[in-house]
Amino acid sequence: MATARNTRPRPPLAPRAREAVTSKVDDAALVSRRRSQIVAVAIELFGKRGYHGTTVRAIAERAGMSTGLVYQYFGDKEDVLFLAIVTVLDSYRERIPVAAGEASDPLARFRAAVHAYCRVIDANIDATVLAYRETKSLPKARRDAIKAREIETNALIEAHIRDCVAAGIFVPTDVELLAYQIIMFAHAWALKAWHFRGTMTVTQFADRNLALLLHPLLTPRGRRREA
Amino acid sequence: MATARNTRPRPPLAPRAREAVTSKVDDAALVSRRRSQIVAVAIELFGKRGYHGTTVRAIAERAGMSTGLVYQYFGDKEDVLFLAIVTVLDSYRERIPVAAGEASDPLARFRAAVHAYCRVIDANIDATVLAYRETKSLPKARRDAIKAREIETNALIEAHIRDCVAAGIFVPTDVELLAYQIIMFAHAWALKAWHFRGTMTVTQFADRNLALLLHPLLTPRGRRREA
Amino acid sequence: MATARNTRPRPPLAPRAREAVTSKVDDAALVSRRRSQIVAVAIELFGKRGYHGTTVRAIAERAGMSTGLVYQYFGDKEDVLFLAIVTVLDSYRERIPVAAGEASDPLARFRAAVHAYCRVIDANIDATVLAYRETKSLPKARRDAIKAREIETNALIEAHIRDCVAAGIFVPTDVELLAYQIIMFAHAWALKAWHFRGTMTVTQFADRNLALLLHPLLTPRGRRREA
Amino acid sequence: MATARNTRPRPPLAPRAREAVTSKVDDAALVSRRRSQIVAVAIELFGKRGYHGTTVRAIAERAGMSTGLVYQYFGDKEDVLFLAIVTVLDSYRERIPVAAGEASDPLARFRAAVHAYCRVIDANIDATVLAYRETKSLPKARRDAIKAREIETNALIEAHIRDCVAAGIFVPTDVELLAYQIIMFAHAWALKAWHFRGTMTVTQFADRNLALLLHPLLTPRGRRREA
DNA sequence: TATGAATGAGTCTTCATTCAT
DNA sequence: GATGAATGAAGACTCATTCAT
Repeated sequence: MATARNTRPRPPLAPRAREAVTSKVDDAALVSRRRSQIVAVAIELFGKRGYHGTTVRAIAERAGMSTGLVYQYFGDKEDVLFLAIVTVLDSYRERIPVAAGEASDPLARFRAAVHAYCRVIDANIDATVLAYRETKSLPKARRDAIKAREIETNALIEAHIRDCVAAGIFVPTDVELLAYQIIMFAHAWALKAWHFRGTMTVTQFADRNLALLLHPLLTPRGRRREA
Repeated sequence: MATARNTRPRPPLAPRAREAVTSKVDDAALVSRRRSQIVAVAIELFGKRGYHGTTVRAIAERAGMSTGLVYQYFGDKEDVLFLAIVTVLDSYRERIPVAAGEASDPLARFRAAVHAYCRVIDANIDATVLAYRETKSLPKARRDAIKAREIETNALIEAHIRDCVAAGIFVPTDVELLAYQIIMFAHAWALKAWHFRGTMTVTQFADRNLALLLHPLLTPRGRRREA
Repeated sequence: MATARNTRPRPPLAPRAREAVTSKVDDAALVSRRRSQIVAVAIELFGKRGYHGTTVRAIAERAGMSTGLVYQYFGDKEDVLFLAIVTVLDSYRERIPVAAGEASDPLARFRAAVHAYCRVIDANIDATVLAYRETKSLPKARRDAIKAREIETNALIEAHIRDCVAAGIFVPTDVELLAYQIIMFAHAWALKAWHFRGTMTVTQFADRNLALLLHPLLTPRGRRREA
Repeated sequence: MATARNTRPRPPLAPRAREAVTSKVDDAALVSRRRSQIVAVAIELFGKRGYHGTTVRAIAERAGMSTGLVYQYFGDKEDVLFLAIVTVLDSYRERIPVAAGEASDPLARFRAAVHAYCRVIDANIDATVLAYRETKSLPKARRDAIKAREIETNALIEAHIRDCVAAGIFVPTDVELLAYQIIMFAHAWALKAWHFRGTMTVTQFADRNLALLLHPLLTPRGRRREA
């Protein structure tokens, strides 16, 4: 079973997905540069005003190019959305291992990974919300490609949990759901930013949420009643 | 402090918000009937195709009326979205107390409330996703009205947690965040339906998630390391 | 030749025109009452917001009746416009002879008629502008009916001028154009209200304009040059 | 005081107003060309069918372009109306000095100016009526911009009158009102075209109207009665 | 007679996309 | 490769008019 220890950074983007977006330009380096330029702006604008609230014209203008040029590198507006979401998700997946790698024991690595995840989300709140808002605007094939990326990221968290279980730090547990609980509270930092921002920092947020999961909630009496 | 025990059903909707949507028709009963008709269709179509992917004409057609009639009962398309989201959120808030009211002790009521919440969401997956997707399409004042409703629903869960603490069933805990963890995993059932549906039932989902929160995760050795 | 002295009040409205507007109601008295009600409101609203800027709904509301009722007394919205304009023009034609009738000599009667005309216009500025703005919205037959009324009013002024000429007070002159000059400056009081209102009263306006027409403009030297 | 002699052609249009209409296209020459194209059609159609009776589609079609293109050069339909009216008024203001400039003495220049004004109006009857009909459809700020243009044109006529007074050709008189009488009879040629066209030419019309103003109307006896 | 809810044709306007330069 | 003017399909919204009650 692949553990977090074995999880090393992968090529930035699974080729299948990138290739699904076609370009009229051949020069690969140029394609890459232009797309990055466009996608960066798109993430910002889609995040702020939504997919439908953002015009291709606005993206091109902000990127300092003509509208027509966008269509040299993307088949249509939806392609831009797809690559924008994929780029966001990939940036998450890439930064978690880096942060976790620095710690020494499984629990510390687990905590580092969760904190890293929360911090990436904090730095990209609009982008995170974007993925939630607009993924459904995409056709099934592309939604699936996005789900695949989500699963990859989840697997990183799951691996850390398994490592902790294997190390005897966690009792055997519902790994998949626990990973989802962690991911969901991390996302909550973005989805409910209006509620949390201002009341605490991301670090505090991550700590308090982890505390809830790691420490027993039931009193001895409560445990009896459970049974 | 208002506890769950004191929480009784409230008038279905704070008047301020509903009244913010103006109608050209006077007959209150008719307004109510027509709006329900329209909102029901809107929730379905917005949920399925998104706000921008749904035309007013499509709503009217599916509701068996003319386009013009929609505008007799709503100022504009955005009004329909607002009432649709509000209606969804209100249906959540209303059903929780009913389900919880039937149980006898605080822990059972807490569990009942969480299960009820998950079940409402399960019955309205598209609608739940809708609230996440499209709230940002609304102007600030209306987003605030929606947040206010979310907070009211959260308060119901929080009250049950507090009752459990007061009854000595839960150790004193981070009530607000715990409530959010519960709400987020419940929402995850809708937001990540593609992942969970088919692998288990809502009831199992609720139980397994509750188990993660209620039972100790750390082993004695893990607890030592935490300190 | 018909002189102003012979000009007596006529039936309020030439029958041909009124009858052109059909009603679904038989009771003549009721038809008359309802139409007056509606036309009064229409003159006000059309005058203020223009024909296209005024909805039938707005007219009905202001008149304290249902939209449907308007259509019991008028074939369509254009009928209302037609009767509104006709009513305005008729009110002009009716009031001039009354005012002029009180004076004793031709010049005084002429002056009284012009002043009366200016005063009626002053009291109905919006309505006067309305006739200018919206007559062209009507089909030719109705425009002709309106022109006929205008000509009737012009004839009143012309008759007074002819009386003055006949009495040796005016030199033989271009009666028709003089009448038009008078009518146009009177209309200017309404058409250019933004310019004149506030700088003088209607009475002063009429007097100063009449002075321009009655007193020689050219100096003896100017007269030589003219020749 | 600026006299007619000093009145030289000005830049075709006060920049403030033209610039108030925004374009999505940058190329100034193209903007100017397209706008002229559109405005020319608009003056024709608005003049014939009225503002509300003319669709943007109809304008675009007649101008040989797509509907969307109109919106590249105008913010909305009202912008087109505004520029149409302004264009008409400016064409008046521009042609008067040219015509007047050719004559040698003040009285001849005055006559030439009035004749020129009448001729411009004759050549643009629909457009002249348009300004009367639709100015009220514009918001106050724009109505004010239009009034300012009217005043500028009036000033041209007034200057000629003052020159005649200064030259001892006219007795000191009510310059402002006299200018308005001239302008109003000139406009009458358009507003009452149904009445005048066919009975005389514009030149005759101008001459006969001027005669009324320049020659004494009252007989000696009439003058005594006036006193 | 009177009501006013319902209709739906018609308009303005936006914007993704293309293509001549 | 890059530009941005031009296209035109599509959608929100209005409002004169009808008709069942």
